[in-house]
Amino acid sequence: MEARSFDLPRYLSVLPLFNELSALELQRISQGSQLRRLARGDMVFRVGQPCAEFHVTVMGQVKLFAISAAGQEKVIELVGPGNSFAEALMFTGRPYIINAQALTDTLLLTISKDAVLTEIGHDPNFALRMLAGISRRLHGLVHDVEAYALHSGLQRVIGYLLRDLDLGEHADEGVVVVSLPVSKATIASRLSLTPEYFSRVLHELEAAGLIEIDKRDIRILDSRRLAAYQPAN
Amino acid sequence: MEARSFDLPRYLSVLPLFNELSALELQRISQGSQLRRLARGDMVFRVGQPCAEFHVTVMGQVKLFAISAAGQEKVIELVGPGNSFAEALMFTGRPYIINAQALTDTLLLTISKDAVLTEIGHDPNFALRMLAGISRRLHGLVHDVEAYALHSGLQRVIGYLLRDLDLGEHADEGVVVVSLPVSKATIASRLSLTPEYFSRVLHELEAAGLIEIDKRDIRILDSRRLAAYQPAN
DNA sequence: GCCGCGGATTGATGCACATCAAAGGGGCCG
DNA sequence: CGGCCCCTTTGATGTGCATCAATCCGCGGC
Repeated sequence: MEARSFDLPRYLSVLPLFNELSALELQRISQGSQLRRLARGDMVFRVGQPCAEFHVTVMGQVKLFAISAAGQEKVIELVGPGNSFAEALMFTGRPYIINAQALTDTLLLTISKDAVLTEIGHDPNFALRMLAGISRRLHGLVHDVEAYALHSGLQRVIGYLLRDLDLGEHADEGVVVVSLPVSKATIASRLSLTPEYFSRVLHELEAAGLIEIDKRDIRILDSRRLAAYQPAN
Repeated sequence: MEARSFDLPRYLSVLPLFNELSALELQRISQGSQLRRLARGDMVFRVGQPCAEFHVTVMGQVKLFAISAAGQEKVIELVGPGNSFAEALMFTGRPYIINAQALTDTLLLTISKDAVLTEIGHDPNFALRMLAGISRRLHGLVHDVEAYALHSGLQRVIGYLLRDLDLGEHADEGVVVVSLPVSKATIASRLSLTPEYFSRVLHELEAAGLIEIDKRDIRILDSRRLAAYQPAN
């Protein structure tokens, strides 16, 4: 498991962003990439640092967060395996505006801005995939802003639990288990709640017979009823 | 002032996004563009409609907003002259996720997705400018999320009033006037406040001798002191 | 001049959530 | 097996902001 022995082009080719590139192109991108091992708690970057690359989480969890003048922290995004972050920073030419920190031991792929710019120059389709990726992120943020402004804390928790269930016509797959990827306090911050209130909401849902809480595993007993839930009084 | 007589290429060339294109390229883009006149209250697009273009406000004001199940409205962005919107939608291939409505009589430039895709295929630098534009928007949203989560309503109002003042070393330009581009209720929604509370905050700042309110003109008497303001108790 | 109307203000009250404080696990190390 | 630490839970209390309800103001129409 030596970092230097990793096959970078192979790693890259698995990512949606790069999966249509030729071997030669992957080779070129690899030149500008590096694999980094981070221990839990290590910072990936901090507000104000110059930005000349973007990152992909290969293994582990990374949190993107802001800190207020008073020292309070707000988690903006959690990034798990296979997902990239900080692409948008590259294209504005400005320093990082948020912080990124590894929440667990993490394997990170860091790809230089130069390699990306070169590839955009060679391949318009690559530029389009880059645009699509950043656009999706922007939509996610718009969705978050909507949720913060228009949904109650309880609704945001329910939305989080159901986020990747489709709730299609026949979503009666019985019980589904959602595993929280990080601590409850971190999820709470992601949802703009305090840990205390997040806990209370979760236990209210459990008391209502909608979920069961087992450490970081949340068993969703009836997703349909959960989606429609509103407190008794 | 007939719409059909407008010189589209000239209009386009004024925009940062297009200002380095050749006459031929401007001509091409113009083919896929149209100028639209909207009366106050007209919808530009609605949630769920397919998206095959993006838009530039030439004159007037457009609001981008979401609506909750309960009918409550949240203004996500206000778009004034010279600014574009909905570029990101184009690249995801999904329907509109928010609504856009003209707040005043508005002149709108609508540019087709096809024209943009063609131009990206021809000119990597155009793709880069597109990326930079979307990235800036994304940063704006990150900034908003930070503000909603970490700043009080009063701080958000102050932040809004000071948003385009630089507050550099010598920002003592005496009095500065900020003109609200739209109604106070709309600004309030943009800041995630009720009109009532927005009004109270504004009048608290006036009582503290920091600003003067004259209809939609807010005279900032001392920007430095305003930036540092916190309520007495 | 007066009416009507949309936007703004002002006051009284209520609630969703934060804050403060303390206690309860569970896992790991010695 | 015992102690410590981190995460979580639970309870009591506080508050920033929303809500509800008038009233007010400026402006255009007739």
